Amino acid sequence: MLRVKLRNELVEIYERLEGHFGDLHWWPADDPFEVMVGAILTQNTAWTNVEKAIAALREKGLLLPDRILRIQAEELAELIRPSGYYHLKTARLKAFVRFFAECYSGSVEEMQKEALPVLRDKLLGVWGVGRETADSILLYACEKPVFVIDAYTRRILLRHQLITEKLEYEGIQALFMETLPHEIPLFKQYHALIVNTGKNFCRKKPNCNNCPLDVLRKAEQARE
DNA sequence: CACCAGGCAAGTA
DNA sequence: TACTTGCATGGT
Repeated sequence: MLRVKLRNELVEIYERLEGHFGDLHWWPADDPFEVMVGAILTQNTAWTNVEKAIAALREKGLLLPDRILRIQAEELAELIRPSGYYHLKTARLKAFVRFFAECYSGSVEEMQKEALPVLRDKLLGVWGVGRETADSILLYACEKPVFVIDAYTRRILLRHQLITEKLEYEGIQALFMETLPHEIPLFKQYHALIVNTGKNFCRKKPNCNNCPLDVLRKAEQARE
């Protein structure tokens, strides 16, 4: 049972960010496979670093399942080095693509035929794929209605005291999914808005009263 | 120089 | 279950 106030807050946050930033057209990638690769490479890493790695892979024509499977680990590691944790991510990329090739013949269309809960469980079963990575792949590569939670989502809700420290991934996800209509473009855009502005929210718990949402609210009031 | 970034899995108690 | 730690580059 969700408090009405909390639901209103979540909608209000969306409208405020949406009104200011407009449509962000996310995820930044040319095709679904690139989304999957990016989802793994961006784990705890700044996207600017991931871009360098993706560019290096694209340069060599490696943004294809077969190419990732066949390339030597050492060579792949060198190419994705800018994205950090590069030995670890080399193993994770290969593990994921092996799964993608074996279960779905490297076809996103095949993957999409799977029911959402089943596919989510299978993704979580792949070594190196956790909840955020799985949900990012589900939403942005497979067009499934799942809300993606990340560090910024948590930070924003904590900052505005809409959740407490102990509420974690599935709990936070449920807040959004029980509040919002399950529309894929909405889920994509809301998460995009959060990531777009998330780093500007202070990480201190006390009210700074100067975070992006506060600034936007003040601007709205001044306009009246 | 310290701190941070679109996590995750393995180890410990 | 609840915490801690390793993994690493590039930007501020």
